[in-house]
Amino acid sequence: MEKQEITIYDVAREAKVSMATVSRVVNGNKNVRDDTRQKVLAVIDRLNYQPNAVARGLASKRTTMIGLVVPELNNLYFSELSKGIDDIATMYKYNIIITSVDTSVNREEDVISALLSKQVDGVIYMTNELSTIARDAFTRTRTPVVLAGTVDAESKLPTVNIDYQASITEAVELLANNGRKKLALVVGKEDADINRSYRMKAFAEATTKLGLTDSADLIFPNNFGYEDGYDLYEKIKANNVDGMIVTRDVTAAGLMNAALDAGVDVPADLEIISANNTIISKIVRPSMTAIKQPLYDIGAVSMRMLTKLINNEELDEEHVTLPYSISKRNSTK
Amino acid sequence: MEKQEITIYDVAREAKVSMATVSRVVNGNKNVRDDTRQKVLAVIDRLNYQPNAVARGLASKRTTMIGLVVPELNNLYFSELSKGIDDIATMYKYNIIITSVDTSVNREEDVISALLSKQVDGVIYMTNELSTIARDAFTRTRTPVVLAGTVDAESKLPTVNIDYQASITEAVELLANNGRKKLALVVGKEDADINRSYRMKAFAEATTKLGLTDSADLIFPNNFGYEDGYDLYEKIKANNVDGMIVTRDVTAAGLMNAALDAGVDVPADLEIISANNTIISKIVRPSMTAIKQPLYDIGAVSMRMLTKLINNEELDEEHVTLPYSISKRNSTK
DNA sequence: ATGAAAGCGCTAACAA
DNA sequence: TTGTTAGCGCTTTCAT
Repeated sequence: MEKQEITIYDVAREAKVSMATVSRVVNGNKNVRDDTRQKVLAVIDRLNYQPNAVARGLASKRTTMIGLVVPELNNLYFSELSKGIDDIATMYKYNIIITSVDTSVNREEDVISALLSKQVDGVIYMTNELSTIARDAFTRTRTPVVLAGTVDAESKLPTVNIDYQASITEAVELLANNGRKKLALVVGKEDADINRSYRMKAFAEATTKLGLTDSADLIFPNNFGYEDGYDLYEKIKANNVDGMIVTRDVTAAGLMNAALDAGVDVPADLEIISANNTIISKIVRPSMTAIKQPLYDIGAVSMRMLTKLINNEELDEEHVTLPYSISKRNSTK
Repeated sequence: MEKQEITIYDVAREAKVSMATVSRVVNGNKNVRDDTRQKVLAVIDRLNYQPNAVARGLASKRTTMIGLVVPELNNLYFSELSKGIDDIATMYKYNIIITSVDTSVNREEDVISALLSKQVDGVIYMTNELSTIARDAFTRTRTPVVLAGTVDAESKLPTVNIDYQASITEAVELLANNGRKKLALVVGKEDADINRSYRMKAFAEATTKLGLTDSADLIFPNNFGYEDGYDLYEKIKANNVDGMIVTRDVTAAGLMNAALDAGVDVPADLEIISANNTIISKIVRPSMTAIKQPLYDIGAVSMRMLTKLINNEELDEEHVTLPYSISKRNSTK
């Protein structure tokens, strides 16, 4: 099963130089006479030589690979984040090993240690509030880690986020200003919803502060997909809710469609705000008001931070908070 | 920057055995006495030893990593495929290096050679009709390659697909049976739309065969996102189209919303079929009739095939064609 | 069943 | 500027 035919040794022989010189040429080292460089380059080209990144990784202790941990693959929220990471990673010539922790097949612990054993140069973790397992693993390793869209009060890891609490507070205020009296917060599963507890806390506080005391407890957890949202509407209706904030866009779409199917007028009788502004918010009718997170930027900034950490450069800020906004569309007045 | 503290050598010393024995234990080799195994395992546990996958890869020529090439990251179509791949890969303990070729930043050639230089054990390619560059690279390498959702008439690479031509033909017939007279096909960019030319061919043939000769040329290319679809509606209207097939779901949603905003009755005046049945087809109102591809299965089967190729096992079929269906919803009669 | 030793293909001192 | 020579941490014959 030899995959590697041509090695640095072959090139050296053919070009009548040492391996070291070939290595220098390949790595762009300046200390090579120009005609030597040309000669080596010609041989490399002729033999179609490709350096073996594994051998290189072993010798140099740098793999030019970074690990990316996401909760789900088929979710536009993480896709958008990933795209930001990918673009910057490409710019810096890093490859991305992506691992999801959404299947019961893989335990988070195994996933992380597999990543670390592969000697990735860094890890970007964007799987919700940091689990104990992950926190322990990241504390133990010397591999740099950045948390993207993931708050963790207990660890010192660098983070890139928006102000989740403020965004929920603002959404609550928006609904209250529109005269809504009975609000609800619909969130996802504990292990698959970014910063769920921060949002829940903000919701309870903001509603209480605004005197909507019977809203403070109206938090519906464990809603995942479109169907979950659709089915949940029964309960929303039973509670006479007239305004809600839904963390996941597909769930929000399910709730809205259920309401529409039940003959409810959105936004006249029920206002909805999604906490994730993916394309879905724009596509649905009525289009949905949503908290617009700079997902791409969160990814890009995280990756940029990681490159600095990898190169032992100083970080301007350990914890970056990016601005969010609320895109007002037609599911609110 | 030492990342690896504990090596196999440390374990060997502490357990008073040779490296070879530790290696055997780690790799589950049978030729180890049971008490030796226990002893080694205890030390491994105590020292928290993690084998260095890079060193292992260099020595064994297997990296337990596979490469995945996709055109875009933030597209539910590929997300769903990726999920199928990921689940099977996890099962077989492979990690996935994912690379997109959607940015102008990265040339396909570089992306592929970066992947191969990383000594991945195999590659799954799902970027549309195989480019010349990719075909050449894959012909040259010994690394196994599987094409997922990608037809290529010229190469001998294993593939997993649905019958794209038949699916379009069936969609055309559905619209024709509903009495539609002027059909259109809306496709994406050449390099970002799976098997575009097969679909175009099938569309032209099917419409001609059904006597809808002025539909045969009504193919609108280069439509990418939601806005593209929305803006394209002008032309659709100008051509008096009364039924259309749109390869990308977001584009279909854009077209439909534009039609609705223009006061058109969907499906009474205009019927729409999406060629990608992602969650978006279900969410939009009216919900959209869509060609339902077994995306998850295409991914899973591809990955399973790849594991066989990696292990030099016989393939049952070189070219797998999975069944599709048309999910009838409310954008057709 | 266990150990010794030779690589895997490359980088990085250190010499020259 | 170039070459020599140790490794990097592991797997894998080949002995024993």
